[in-house]
Amino acid sequence: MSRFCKLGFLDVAQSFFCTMLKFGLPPDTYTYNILIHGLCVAGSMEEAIEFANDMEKNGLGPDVVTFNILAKGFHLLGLMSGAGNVLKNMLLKGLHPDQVTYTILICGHCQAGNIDEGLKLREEMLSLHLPLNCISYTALLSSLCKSGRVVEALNLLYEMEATGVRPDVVTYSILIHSLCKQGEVQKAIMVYRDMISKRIFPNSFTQTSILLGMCQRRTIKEARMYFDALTRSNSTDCVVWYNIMIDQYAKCGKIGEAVDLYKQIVTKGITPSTVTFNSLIYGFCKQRKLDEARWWLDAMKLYGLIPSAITYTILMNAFCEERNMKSMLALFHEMETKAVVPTHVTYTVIIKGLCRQWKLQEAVQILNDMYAKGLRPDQVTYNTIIQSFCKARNLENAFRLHTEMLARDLVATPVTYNLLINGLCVYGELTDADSLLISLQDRNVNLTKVAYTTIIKAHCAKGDVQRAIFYFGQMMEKRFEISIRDYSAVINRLSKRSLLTEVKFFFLMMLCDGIYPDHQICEAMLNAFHEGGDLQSYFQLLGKMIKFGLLLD
DNA sequence: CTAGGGTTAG
Repeated sequence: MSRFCKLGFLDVAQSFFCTMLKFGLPPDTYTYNILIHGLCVAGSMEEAIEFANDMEKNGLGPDVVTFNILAKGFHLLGLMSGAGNVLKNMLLKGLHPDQVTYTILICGHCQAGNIDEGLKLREEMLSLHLPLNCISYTALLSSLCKSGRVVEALNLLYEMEATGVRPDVVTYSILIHSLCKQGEVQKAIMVYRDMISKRIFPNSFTQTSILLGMCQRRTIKEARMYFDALTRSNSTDCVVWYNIMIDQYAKCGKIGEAVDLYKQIVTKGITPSTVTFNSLIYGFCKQRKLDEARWWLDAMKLYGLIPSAITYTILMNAFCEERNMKSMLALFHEMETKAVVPTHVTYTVIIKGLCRQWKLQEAVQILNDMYAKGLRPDQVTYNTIIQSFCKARNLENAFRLHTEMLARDLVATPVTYNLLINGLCVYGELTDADSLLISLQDRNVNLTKVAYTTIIKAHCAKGDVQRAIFYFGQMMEKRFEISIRDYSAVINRLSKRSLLTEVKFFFLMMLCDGIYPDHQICEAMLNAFHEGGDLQSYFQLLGKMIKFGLLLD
């Protein structure tokens, strides 16, 4: 019966079960649990609960495992309130939830994005003297990592060590992976060494994380060396390693290398996956070889692989970039006929295409359709339309969309604010841009350097140098890395307006900052000094240029 | 029979 359940033949399992009853063979709790598990996995919660109730009629109480199975069933359906009720029912029946029960609940809440609820359950376990085991810890740690809270994840690792819970290869692999993803390859290597010193040996998951880390921080050549070592020493090659390498080559434009690796996959008899093809298709799109990209989409079908929503979206985006709406929409319709369900990214690409044609109302219509289809637009979706409304000088609608995204519980990104500030600077009132930036600062909203450079440029162009200097100071205070491009943007604009004192001020600041001028920035200043009749400064600068070796022509 | 992990798109 267990086998029937696993194979998905639930009806067979059920009739088998009824036959047992008929022949007076009372099923035991174990048998019930197998059937209930099968039903839960298939999403038939109502039937599963019916069988659980039925157990009592046969004089069998559901046990902790039964309840755990039910809790997991609710969790799989995303019904965490149902899972919480299971816990309450257990307590009513006088059963004690165990580590598995709590781990299921922790996973459920964390995957629903409610990590703090998961952490609360950890507290609850500790207060019940139910110690967390390696799996419960790892579940929490994994969710913390996924949402970027790696420091807290590391603290959990220390807590495990302090309480004598031995982390295993899964725990370490997750940590190494997310440290690499954050670019902290050095720390990842430390954790890796720690793992080895405890005689826990890396498996293919750990090695995948290391390979990703090499791609992140090292050169592609070093990553390739590690990859070659991996594939040399492992008899069973992991297709994910090839996928990562192919993706790296595709992203940096080395599509020839990517195809070579694909050929290696085939000659070694490894089965490529959808991801393999997606990355290859991305690589051809990036080289603007859309015919070839399309050819690979058809080629994957020969392996019995069905192009996914991601496959189609990659190609659709490429057509969108080429401003070929017709081919983009043709692909979208092909998805429909092949019953490939578009994601929110697919619709975002369509919205981008519509925006490029200035069909902004249609873009907003698609946005609304997404909600009707049960898809959640994200920040990129909104940013795309907001940018176009700004460009169309329709700031009212741009801000309306910003309000809408907040009302939909989306946290606006720094990009959102850069777009709005730029919109106000270029197409609206500069004073409104000032108030927006100030109010964002007051509310401690996360901003990037671009917000500052945008408003600084605007004030320079309008000649309000005092304000430009004020924001420049703030930008430095916030410890943003200021580049020569940022100085150039200011100095060029001030030069154009012949604000010579201010030009000299920023130039001196730049030199103090340890940034060397380039030829272009000096030319702009020379022109300004010349036209403004400030010959002293003109010759002083010429002298500096000779010193810096910028007067070679 | 119940709990945790990797790669791709805007």
